Amino acid sequence: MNSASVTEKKLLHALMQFKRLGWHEQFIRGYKPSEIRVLVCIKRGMDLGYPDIKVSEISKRMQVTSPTVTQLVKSLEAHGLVERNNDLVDRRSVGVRLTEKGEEVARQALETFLATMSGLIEYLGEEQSEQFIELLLNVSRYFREREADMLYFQGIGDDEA
Amino acid sequence: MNSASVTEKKLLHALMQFKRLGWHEQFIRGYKPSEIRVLVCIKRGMDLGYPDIKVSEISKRMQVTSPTVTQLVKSLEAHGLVERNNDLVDRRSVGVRLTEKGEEVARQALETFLATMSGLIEYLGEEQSEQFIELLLNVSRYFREREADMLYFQGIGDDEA
DNA sequence: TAAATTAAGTTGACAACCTAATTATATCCG
DNA sequence: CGGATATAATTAGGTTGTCAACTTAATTTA
Repeated sequence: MNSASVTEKKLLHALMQFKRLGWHEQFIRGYKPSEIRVLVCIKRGMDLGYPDIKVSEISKRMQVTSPTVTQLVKSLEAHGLVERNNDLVDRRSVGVRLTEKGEEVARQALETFLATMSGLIEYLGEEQSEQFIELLLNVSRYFREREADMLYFQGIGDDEA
Repeated sequence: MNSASVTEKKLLHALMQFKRLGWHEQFIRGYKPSEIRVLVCIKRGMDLGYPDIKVSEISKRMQVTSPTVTQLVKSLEAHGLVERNNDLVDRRSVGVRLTEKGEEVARQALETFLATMSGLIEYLGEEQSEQFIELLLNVSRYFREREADMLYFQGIGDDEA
């Protein structure tokens, strides 16, 4: 085999290494990572001037299904980090917003994340960081495009017993 | 806020995008991704001249606990992709090896992966691919180093090989 | 207004892990 | 030798994150 094959294997290896990082997101004040992600998602909307966010909107932004969001929001509500309020215009909708406590947790989480990013940027250097960002987005694009193709293969069921 | 903060946010975003790629590893002939990974892991050993591999060895290489491996192997065995055989020297050990069918599935999976890698390399270009590999490994290193710090907070005692 | 669509929630499942405890050996050392 | 200790694998049970299938309620559209 030629050098291309070597690069392929190195790439596969590097990707596996990377993918298997739990990338540090466990824990944070006793809340589950997915909860934190919802919190931060809501906070981002809030910072842009939309304190209330719909479940469907969270779902879209986080790229998970709405049942998933419903569950997470329920749990966050139980912890007193968010509150729901019915939308008066469209009564199917539910507005989710952070409580003060939720905002605090979100703020802290975001800070922690950004500090980690900041550390990484320092570690890599500014230039390499920019490059890394671009490459990550490129690669994401590649996989996303290809994924559509792969679903066709899914139905090829040659199963046994 | 200076420009660093912008880079941090972009980086966070890019990482999230990337992380949330199921990176195409679902399914494959009806077998679970984790099963496939075990298969490929065993095959790699086989190609290096070690057809039998111990559970603990798989565990180490895949960086998952041995109960996890046991389960996966059990499932693979049920599908007729691997077989166990008792080690005669150390009777606590179990040697796992691919059946012919297992080898075929592993071969195909590896081929598919490498083709995907090959496509990606083409997509990025050789030079950028190399850069990407290096950056991934660097970043993995960064997170791993930092994770060690974070584990103190959690109490998740885990050692490396 | 009936039909279609959309928003959210409920239920039940599953993948991919983990920890703790258990069983069977193996090894080491007084 | 024989007990203490270490190691390999397994069993049992739990957690997280996610989804598909379905329901209910409300809204839009033909």
